[in-house]
Amino acid sequence: MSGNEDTISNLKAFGPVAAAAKEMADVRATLEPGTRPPAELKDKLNETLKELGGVRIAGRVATPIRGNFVHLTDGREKLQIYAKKGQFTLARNDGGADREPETAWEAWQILDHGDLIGVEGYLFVTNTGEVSVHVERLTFLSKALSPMPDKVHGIEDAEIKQRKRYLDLIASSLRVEMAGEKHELSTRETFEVRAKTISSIRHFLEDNGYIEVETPMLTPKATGAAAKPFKTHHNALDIALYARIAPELYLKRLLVGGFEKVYELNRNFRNEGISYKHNPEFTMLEFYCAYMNVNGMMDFCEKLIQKSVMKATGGLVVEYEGKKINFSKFERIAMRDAIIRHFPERWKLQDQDIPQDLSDPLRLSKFTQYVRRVFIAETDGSLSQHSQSYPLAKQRIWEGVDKLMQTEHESGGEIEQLFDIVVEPNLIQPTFIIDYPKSISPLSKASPEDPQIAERFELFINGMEVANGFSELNDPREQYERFVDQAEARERGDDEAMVLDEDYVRALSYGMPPAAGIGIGIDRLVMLLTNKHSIRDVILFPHMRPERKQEAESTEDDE
RNA sequence: GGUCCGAUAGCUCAGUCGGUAGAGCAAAUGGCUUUUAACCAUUGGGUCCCAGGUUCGAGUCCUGGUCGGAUCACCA
Repeated sequence: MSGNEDTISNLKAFGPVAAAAKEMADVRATLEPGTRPPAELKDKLNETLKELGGVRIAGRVATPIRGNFVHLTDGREKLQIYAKKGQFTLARNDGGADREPETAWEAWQILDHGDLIGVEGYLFVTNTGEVSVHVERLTFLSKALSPMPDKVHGIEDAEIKQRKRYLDLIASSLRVEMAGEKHELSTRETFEVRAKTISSIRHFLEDNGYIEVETPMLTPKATGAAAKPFKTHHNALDIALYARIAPELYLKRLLVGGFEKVYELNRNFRNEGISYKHNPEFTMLEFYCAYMNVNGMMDFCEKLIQKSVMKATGGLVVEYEGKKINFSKFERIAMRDAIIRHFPERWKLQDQDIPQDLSDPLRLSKFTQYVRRVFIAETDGSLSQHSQSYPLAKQRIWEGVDKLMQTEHESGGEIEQLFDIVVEPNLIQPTFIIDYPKSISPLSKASPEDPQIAERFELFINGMEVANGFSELNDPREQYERFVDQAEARERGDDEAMVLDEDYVRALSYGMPPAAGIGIGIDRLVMLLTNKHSIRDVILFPHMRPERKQEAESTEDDE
């Protein structure tokens, strides 16, 4: 074996082979079920295939051995092979002369569903019109001791699919589709869409002059985002290290150093909950462009995502959970306007629930908690107890939210909470939310028109945050002050407030060009493109609780 | 962490009122040998997730636990 054998997929895609298969398929489509294609066509195609000469392929036996015919799979595509008693030999493992056809036939008969074999032979079309390989030489490659999964149902148990991804992939390659069945992406195809999405993003960035870099995964400070890190220890240096929660501050150091367009597409780690949209490690694209602002970044982000959607799915409209998501136009709306738009008038609040003084953190917090209760009550159907209250006009909400926006420091978090409750689940079509409160955007430049607003946006699709970008704050003194604010928030018990990075501030003091940057959650984007409802379906080996029995045994053994 | 749902053969699943553990696929043996998921016959295959309890008797009822899924809270 040289590694240069044809793969089944390549062989099937090879011009003359694909053409023959298509010609036969076209004719077969016109036939009554059960009838065979005309022999003249078969003979004609066989002439063509004969001229191609010998083929040499390998793969997994995709169906139980029954008779002379069996399908091989390379994980993506299947190809039928035909072995006739007396017409093929068996290769020996020691490289000696082939075994007799009699022995080869015995070997053929004891092959199992799932075994890996190689065959040499020639292509032909069967009487029923399927392009196949007539085997002249069989090589036994590897044994499958464990039985193969059900060829009709595959593996249905999500836990087994995720824990034994290899088995899930095998199942998806062996699966036989029933006639008339609606085609859903197989596991293999899902990860091919993922790969296409990522490679199209890399191409797009590189075509636009971006250079890919790799910054530290293990960092002395977990900063650049609001999240809890994984902590580890470096023995030789005797220091704590943290798995990075974001590469942002490193990438911006590179802006300082003169990389004007730079990106990193790699893993981030966050020591937080696991859910259908959260995995402890996830893939994030971050890129930065000097001399660009937030608006330019939104334009570019829209094009980038459209391009990758196009490459991965072939269109701009994607069906997700029965909804059509249209990527051809991304709406832009300010956070406060979104809150007003999505705050339905039927949700009534009592006057006493509206704090008069919204700069008082305690009252603010009560206000948002009240709103939360009302919204939760709405979703679980117990709203009636709230519904006879005084009406609160949109104007009143506006005033409340506007006051929130005007209030320094603490209020940003409250507005965001309000936004999360009221707006986020409703953002199904791609929507840029703009004009974020400055206090929750410590790395973002403030708007020249309104000092309380950050030049920041987040992109939401199907109620999920997919991207987060802004005009980068490049004033070292202001950055230092924002870090200090975060440190104060930390003192007050907000353990997700951002950690001060002195060296980053020092880097800024050398002058960072005005720039825009963005982070795009690749896993979530892939979920949307593959119609998967769990992040674990788009990550090959998602994190799961250890299997209890194995854990008990292995920890005993390891100690 | 809260709530709801689930776990039966290698895989997909039935299992009635608490009364001998079932089917299809897969596997083994034989037949067939140009078939299109499933040809014919025969055979083997079970810690019914775990531990208690109720009962003459538990896959089934009760309690606790494990694992998973959905959902809520935190996070991207």
